[in-house]
Amino acid sequence: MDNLSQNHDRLEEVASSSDVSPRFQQIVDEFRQQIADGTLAEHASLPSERRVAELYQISRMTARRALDALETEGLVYSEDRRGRFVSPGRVSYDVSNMVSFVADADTRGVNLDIEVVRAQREDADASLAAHLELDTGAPVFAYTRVFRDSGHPVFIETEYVNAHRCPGFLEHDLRQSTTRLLENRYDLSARKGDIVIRMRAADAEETQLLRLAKNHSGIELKQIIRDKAGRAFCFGRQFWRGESAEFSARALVGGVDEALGGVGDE
Amino acid sequence: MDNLSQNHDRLEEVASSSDVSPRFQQIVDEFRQQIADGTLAEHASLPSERRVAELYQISRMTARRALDALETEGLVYSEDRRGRFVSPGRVSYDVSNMVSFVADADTRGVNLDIEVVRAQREDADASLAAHLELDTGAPVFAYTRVFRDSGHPVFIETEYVNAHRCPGFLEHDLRQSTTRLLENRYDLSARKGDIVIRMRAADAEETQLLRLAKNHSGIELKQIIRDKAGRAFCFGRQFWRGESAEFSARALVGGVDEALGGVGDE
DNA sequence: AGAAGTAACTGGTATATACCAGTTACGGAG
DNA sequence: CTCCGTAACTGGTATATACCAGTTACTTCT
Repeated sequence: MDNLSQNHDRLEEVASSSDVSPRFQQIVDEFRQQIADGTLAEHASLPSERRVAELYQISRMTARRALDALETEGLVYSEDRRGRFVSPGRVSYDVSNMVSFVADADTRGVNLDIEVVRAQREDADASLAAHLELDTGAPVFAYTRVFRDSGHPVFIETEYVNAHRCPGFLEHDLRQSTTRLLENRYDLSARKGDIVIRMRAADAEETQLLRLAKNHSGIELKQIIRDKAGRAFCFGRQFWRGESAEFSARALVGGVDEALGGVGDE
Repeated sequence: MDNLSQNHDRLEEVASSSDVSPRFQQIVDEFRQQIADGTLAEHASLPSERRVAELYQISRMTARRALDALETEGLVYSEDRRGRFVSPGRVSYDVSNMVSFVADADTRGVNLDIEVVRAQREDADASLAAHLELDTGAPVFAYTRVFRDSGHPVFIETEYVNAHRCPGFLEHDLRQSTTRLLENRYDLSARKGDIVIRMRAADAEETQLLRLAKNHSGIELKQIIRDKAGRAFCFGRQFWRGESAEFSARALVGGVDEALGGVGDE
């Protein structure tokens, strides 16, 4: 009874000052500010849901809404039953310049570690076969890797290479630049790439490996890599934590191919 | 008392079958399926929160969680106090090929309408001046436009053009391709572009104009447009509904500039 | 027929509560 | 000193409830 009337009072108080933003939004704003000005540094832990509720005199569910919002914005990441932490800054990826991401990261001093999640021989399905310009059912090597920066997951990548053109590929250590590997061991040097970037929700595996919250979105980047002759030899699909990356590109009138005078295919 | 014990029973039931996914997730999956197979067509309305709760015998808050998740995924959009609807498919944007987006949309038969939200003369701040290779405080024309496909908002764009190079620019009708306008009236033809793509949360204006949910994320695309001589004359910032677009690009070893033999600047 | 008013919607905000399942820190037993 | 168990955390799921503020559709009055 006492709780109920207190509740009532608070609701009316909010209603009377109707032009202010919702309570949970104010808390989002406060944390956003603290993250922006460095009061909360990268990977610093945020107070728990119950603690936030206590601090701001709100219910736990409202505190949760505020913290969830910060997570949706990408300012914060959570680890299940461990707490919430400030997301680190973005890494930049130049999609127009076909350099090995791994090699480039080394140059920039990014502490990149790679975990091989899966590596196996597969038969290409219709879609993959089309991308790699093979017949459906043709053998490919498929491998999935998680890329982390100082332990923090950044993106997950699955690549498919034409098995006929790189025999024994999976016997190499895949915790390195496959661009280099393909070039040095199989004389397959990347020359051109077709890339598609889109935002979408993570699937179950991506959610787990990138330690994302349920139903979270990120950026998918698909690319087909071609050699000098314009033949596709590798198809890759990356899924990035949305807040962790930015992609730069160069545009030309008429497109890249036309500007080059039709060096490649298509 | 009766409610409480019923509640108790249900919780234990869930706990006993601990390997199943959460109830709200099951409902997300059901709707996702219905959207994928076309049972729910584009722009079709979903049942209300209270209706979903009733249908699936869950509380309204749980129903809300499921529907919110669908919205975060981009499968569904909501209009405040009107209902939730199935999001339309993506439009594709080739960032490597510097064609007018408006002209390209016309070709593809997209029913694009443009609303001019704001158009004014401004003094360039330090950041903008750097992008346009001007002095801080130099005059620019700034205009913001919302692009809609058959009434549904797709992205919002703010462009800044060097005022000295296009006098009287704002007196033209901006509900058309500005690429064409700059080319035909001011002899400023785009030749090269530097582009950055990233995922981020929408700000207040973007949220309102794109009819997004609070704290929703989308894709930001910034580009600097240069003429034949490599001089920047336009800076643009677009914010796309994440689920509404995909961006394609072409990559080359050594990057676009080097492949061209250093035609442009930098 | 048209305007005005209202009742039945819709989603948005907020609280209070309960229990589940992993994680972490601390203290005692060996 | 290490090992192990427990207690005190953490976030995750779910319910029930209340009120607010726009939208929509129907009904009634002019």
